[in-house]
Amino acid sequence: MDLGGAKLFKHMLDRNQQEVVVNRVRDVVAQVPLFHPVTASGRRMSVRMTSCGRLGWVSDRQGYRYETHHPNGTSWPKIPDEIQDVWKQVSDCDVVPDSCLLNFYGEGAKMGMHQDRDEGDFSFPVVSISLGDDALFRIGGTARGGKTQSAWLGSGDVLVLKGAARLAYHGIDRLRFRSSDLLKDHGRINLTLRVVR
DNA sequence: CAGTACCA
DNA sequence: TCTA
Repeated sequence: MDLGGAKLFKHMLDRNQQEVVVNRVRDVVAQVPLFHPVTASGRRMSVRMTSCGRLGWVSDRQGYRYETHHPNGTSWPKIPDEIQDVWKQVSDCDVVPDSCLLNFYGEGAKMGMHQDRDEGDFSFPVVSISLGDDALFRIGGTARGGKTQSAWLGSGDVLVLKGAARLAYHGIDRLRFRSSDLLKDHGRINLTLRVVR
């Protein structure tokens, strides 16, 4: 499925694969707890996040950037093999991802329209894995204010932002909370793999 | 502006 | 859905 240049692979992970990845995510979160990032303007984001890999994405009053450590000083755990396998399957490049951002969407959480532009080389794709509740994804062009397309992302779906879509504005408008029983307390996990350099 | 309140 |  093509979404303004973004490629959506529906049902790429089966239920068993999803459960394995969720268990790996639990291992990561046990080491580097989820936190509510704060934007540069001082607002708390509704999603909670943490990271694994060489670098993790961090936001606070200082701005957006990649860091080698969790805000609590712990270094990020390695990216689990089962997650890196998804990158290998869809990224179409031999480079290993530097970062896996782990976003958790609870009831009512959303993500405003934004570009992923904190990386040093936009020729590498961004690979996104959805787990748990369905989420309404929206993507536009490389400038704000243009036409957008929407699609529901379900558990096990994989989205690839590359080429013209690599710098496209995108976001999550809302969840269908409790639409999936993958996670005990519902909600959505989104994993995004990136080469940061 | 990885935000949200507010209005047409 | 758009504006600020």
